[in-house]
Amino acid sequence: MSTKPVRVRYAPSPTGDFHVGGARTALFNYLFARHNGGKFILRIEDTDQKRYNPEAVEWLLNGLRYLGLDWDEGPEVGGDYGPYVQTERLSIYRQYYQQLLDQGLAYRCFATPEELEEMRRERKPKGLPTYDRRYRDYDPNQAIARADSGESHVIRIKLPVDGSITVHDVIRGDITFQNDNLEDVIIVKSDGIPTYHLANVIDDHLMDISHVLRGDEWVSSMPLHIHLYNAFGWEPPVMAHLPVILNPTGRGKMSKRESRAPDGRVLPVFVRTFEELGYLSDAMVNYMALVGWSYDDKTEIMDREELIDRFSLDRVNASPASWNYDKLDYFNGVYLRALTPEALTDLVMPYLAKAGINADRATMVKIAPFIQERLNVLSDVSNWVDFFFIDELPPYDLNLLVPKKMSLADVPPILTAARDTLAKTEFNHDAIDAALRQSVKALGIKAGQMFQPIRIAVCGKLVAPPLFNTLEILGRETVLKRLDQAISRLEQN
RNA sequence: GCCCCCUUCGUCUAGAGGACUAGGACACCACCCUUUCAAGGUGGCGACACGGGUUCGAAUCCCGUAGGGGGCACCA
Repeated sequence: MSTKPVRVRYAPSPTGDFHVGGARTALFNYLFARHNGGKFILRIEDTDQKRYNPEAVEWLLNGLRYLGLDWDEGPEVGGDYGPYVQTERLSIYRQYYQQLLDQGLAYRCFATPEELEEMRRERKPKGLPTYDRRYRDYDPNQAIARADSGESHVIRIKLPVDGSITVHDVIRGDITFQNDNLEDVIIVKSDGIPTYHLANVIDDHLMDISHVLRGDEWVSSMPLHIHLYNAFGWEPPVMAHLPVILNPTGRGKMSKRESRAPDGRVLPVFVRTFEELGYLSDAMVNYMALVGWSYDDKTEIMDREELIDRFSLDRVNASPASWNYDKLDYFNGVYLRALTPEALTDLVMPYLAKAGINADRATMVKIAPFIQERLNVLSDVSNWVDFFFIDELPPYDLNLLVPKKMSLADVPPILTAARDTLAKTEFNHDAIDAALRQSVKALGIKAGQMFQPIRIAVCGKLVAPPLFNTLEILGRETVLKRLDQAISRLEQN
């Protein structure tokens, strides 16, 4: 176990959108760093220039900021170990692979893509690694001559061909691999740019990375990486491979693309989609921390400080965990309900604007307490409050006005009675409550049989915030107008 | 096909040989509260993959089987 100061890194490749799986890896690195008073470093692994996507860096940085995972070193903040973008470190890599070449620990390979394809066809069905090591013992001088003449080639690592290697993972323990199953992988591509394997080993060493916390998809390259550390004579960092995130069904790795559930709702997988839908940063962080990690047998709701305080690698699970959208919604609801009406209003205003609703902030603050316990995601807000901010209700189905066990003809007298009552009563929650109940009594009907038609007439929908508060906030004028409209629509029907 | 990893309620998990009649959370169901929907409260349904060992004793340790996942690129 390393006793060096804790320095961990999140090192994504900017090729696509910032996926929640990557975010979880970043979060664990962040929590581990903060828990141990260490540094959280961000490094951009852009050695794949073919798949490079400049937008991806923006998505990544914005995503990390949204989640509040501030990095101590990396793009935009700098640091003593820079540069933090791999394509800016090409000259550094060169001296290291040259060293390997000089020591005979790596070699040039001139096999063409066609040759490789043929090897693959031949060897793969036999369960053998693709490359047959045909240039492993090629004469170095001849290789240099061919390289100097400009012939395209790659550089491969020369790995042991027999024996075995045992590597250690903090989460999984010792893992043994037979060396003859390993391949002399490419460490420098024909364009002169190192592959991930080489660059990540050199950078982790040079950046004094103490612990590598990365996705589970890397366990099979662990022996390769350890061999590389050994070739350089470096001490490898402590390794920990985090469990993959599975689909909600528990079957298969979590989707790389967003889709829709059978009920039509979007199933986000990118961080910015979660943000757009209105998941709170704290809720996301809290929920994600629990995908693959747990604190004890009952504590689940934890704020950032608590998470940092309690996080430890020995409570990270080795088995894959599936993503549960329902549980995330529940967490978001918990954090939403903890907000003050003012804070909720601030969060919700942009969503209303985006939905084309011209909401007045003061009114929204009044409404906030009543939608707070009904909201799961911020983007839902317009469905709950739109009728407060529009002049004319969109047409609704008149049948909605009809309460249980009644018919259309029963409705006008009820609404008229409600209208007359509301025209006289003082316009606040308690007075409305008392007056309406008295009117209900006078008509000899059930409370719901009057409240339901009022709700539809005033809100235009079946499900809405509590009625008396709604009426109070809406104000007498609007309420009476909408009741009158309902009544006249019924009469024209 | 080959290599590696994993296996407790539908899902996330607690459990590190006796404290297990296996605990919590989400979801689901019922009831309470209630003007709708929620929120909240109470209760319920629901799991140690299977087969062998080891042991006085196994969810916990070992082996095998099955299932799941990851990897086998001039991608990371």
